[in-house]
Amino acid sequence: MTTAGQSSGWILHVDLDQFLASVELQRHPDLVGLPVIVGGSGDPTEARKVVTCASYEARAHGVHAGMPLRVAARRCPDATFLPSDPDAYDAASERVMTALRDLGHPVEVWGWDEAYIGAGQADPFALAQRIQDTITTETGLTCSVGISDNKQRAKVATGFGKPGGIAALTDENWMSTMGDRPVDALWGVGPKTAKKLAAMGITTVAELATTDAPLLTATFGPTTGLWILLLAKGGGDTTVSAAPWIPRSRSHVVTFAEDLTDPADMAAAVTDLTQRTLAEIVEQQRVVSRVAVTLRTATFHTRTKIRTLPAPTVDAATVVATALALLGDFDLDRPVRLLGVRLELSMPDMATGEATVGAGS
DNA sequence: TCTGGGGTCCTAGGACCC
DNA sequence: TCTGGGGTCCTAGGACCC
Repeated sequence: MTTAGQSSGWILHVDLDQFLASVELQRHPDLVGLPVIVGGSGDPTEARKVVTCASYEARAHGVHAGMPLRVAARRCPDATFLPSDPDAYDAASERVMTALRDLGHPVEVWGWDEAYIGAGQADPFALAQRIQDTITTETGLTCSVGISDNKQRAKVATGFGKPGGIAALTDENWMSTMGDRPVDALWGVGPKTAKKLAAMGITTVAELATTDAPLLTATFGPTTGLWILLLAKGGGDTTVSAAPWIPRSRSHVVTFAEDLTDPADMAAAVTDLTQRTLAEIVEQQRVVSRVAVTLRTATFHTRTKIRTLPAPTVDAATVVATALALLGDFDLDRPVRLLGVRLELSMPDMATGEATVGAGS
């Protein structure tokens, strides 16, 4: 059950509109109202780079996040392409979250551009309006707000408010609004689950909501089966925790502009990825417990190998050697498109606040 | 003009121990 | 010589999200 967090009353989901593009427009006011595409180094001819965020004007041309920059340039040749600037987005996000916290309600940050607010018994529409006013006043950005009594339903509600609006989904209007929609309109049901459900004859939210639980648990397992049934009924996670998130892992991947064929180049890349990632987690005073290496071939065959360290450590020689050993477990005789390193972190001991570093003494 | 990067959580199955 | 289960740890892979 929940220990930190509030579990009754209204939950508001706040989603910044076209966040990265909006931050860029603040620095380039001459581009307001024009198609803007953020991604890669800002060069639309760059191979193997994709759109991170497109302004609404660019979206009107069919451009969306995840699309290769070269495709975006073809669909929207008049767009302005800008390089991604994570530091600027971090700073803007921090200003937004600070403004939200100043409203006096618990704020659970959910990535750069989203947050949940535990509203308790406060008037949710008045609070939503106040959130929008505050964010605009304090940061110049706009947001949409979804209102419900759990996170998943509030998140779905936000979709009905975009851009810049407020929408609510409750027991009163849930099934009339969502019942006829496809199951993947639920936050947490993706294409794979939708396909499995379709094979069972279940395509809409209403159909899923009236499916017998044993049928779902038999196919999806006890946890997932009951979870998607709950989602279809409009349920979800009812807690909002203001406690800082403790990351479980940190990773970096690199897609090479041209495939690697020389194992020495692969080893160099893995070494670099590992050292960079380790430096970041050491800076955050965290400790590595497991090391994972991911390899994607030119044919997009993707596999991960993972190893638990004998004891949690921040020793670079140990971590790099482990990553290289994992790389060596792959057949390296095919061209490699992507390499990645993920470091899984020891969770701090809540009782002492200290990281677990194995058998001490 | 083939298909980015950074995350979290769940499940299955084998090894091993009691 | 054959036979039990329970519990935990580990790796691999799947699915989903922004």
